[in-house]
Amino acid sequence: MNPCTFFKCLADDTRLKSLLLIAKTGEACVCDLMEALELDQPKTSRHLAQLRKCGILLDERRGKWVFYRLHPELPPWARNVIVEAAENNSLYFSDALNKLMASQSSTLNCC
Amino acid sequence: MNPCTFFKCLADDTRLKSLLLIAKTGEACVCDLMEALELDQPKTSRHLAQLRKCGILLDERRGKWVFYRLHPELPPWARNVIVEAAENNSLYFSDALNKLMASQSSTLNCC
DNA sequence: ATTACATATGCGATATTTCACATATGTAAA
DNA sequence: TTTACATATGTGAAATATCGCATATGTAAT
Repeated sequence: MNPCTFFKCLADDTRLKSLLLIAKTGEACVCDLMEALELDQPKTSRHLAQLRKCGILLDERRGKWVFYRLHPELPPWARNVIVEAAENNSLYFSDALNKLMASQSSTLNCC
Repeated sequence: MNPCTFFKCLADDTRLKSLLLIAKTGEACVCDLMEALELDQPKTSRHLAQLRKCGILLDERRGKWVFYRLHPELPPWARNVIVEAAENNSLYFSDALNKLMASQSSTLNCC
C-alpha cells in the first residue's frame, strides 16, 4: 500500500465520507450509501470501485446487493488513519451518518 | 481543519515526502528539502506554501533561510496521521531521509 | 548601492481527476 | 423468459491540479 496512493483515495469528499461511514457502521451497501450521501448511483459505485481496487474496501455480494467493508488485510496504520479520522471529524459526516443508520435499522429498507 | 482538505494535502508525492521528512527530523529548510527530494526550487517552495496555507506547516525565517516544521496547533488526530504514516512507510522516503540527514549534519551545508 | 544567494509567486501549458450520461452486467421474482 | 431492481463500467466533456519557466521579493555581505 503506497502511502501516496492511499491518501489520494481519501482526498475526495465522496470517497472519504463513504469510508468514514463504513468505518463507523462496519459495512454498508451501495444503495444505502447513495441515499445517505445524496449521490447518484454511478458516482457512488465508481468511487467505491476505486477504493476496492486499491485494497481499502472489500466487497461482498448478497443477493441483489453489494456490501462494502474495510478490507481485513488493510495495513493497521492505514486502518488507524481511517478510524482516527472518523472519530475526530464527526461533524463532517454526521448528517450522512444519521441517514445511513436510519436506513440500516429500518424494516422498510431495501436490503 | 476539514479532513478532505487535509488528505488532499497529503495526496501528492512531493508534499507527502516533505511532510514525512519534516515529521522525522523536526524541521527542515527549503534548500535541504529540494536537494533531498531532487526537485527544483519553485516546485519545492510551491508545495510547502500549500501546506503552510492549509495550516499543516509553520514557516520561520532565519536569515536567508526559511525553516518549516509541523504547525504546533495542528489537531492531534492530524498530527498522528502524519506521524503514523512516517513510522510505517520508511521505505517510501528512506532515500530522501538519508540525504536530508546527511545535509543537516554536515558543516558544509548552506544553513 | 550593488551583488549574491534563498525563497516565493504569476501565468500559460499540460496532466490528472471527476462528472454525466448511456449502457452493460448480475440477481431474483413473476 | 420476461421484468424489475441493484450495481458496474465505457466514454467524452468539464473541472482541477501540477508543472515549467520567468520573474519578484527578502536577506546579508561587500
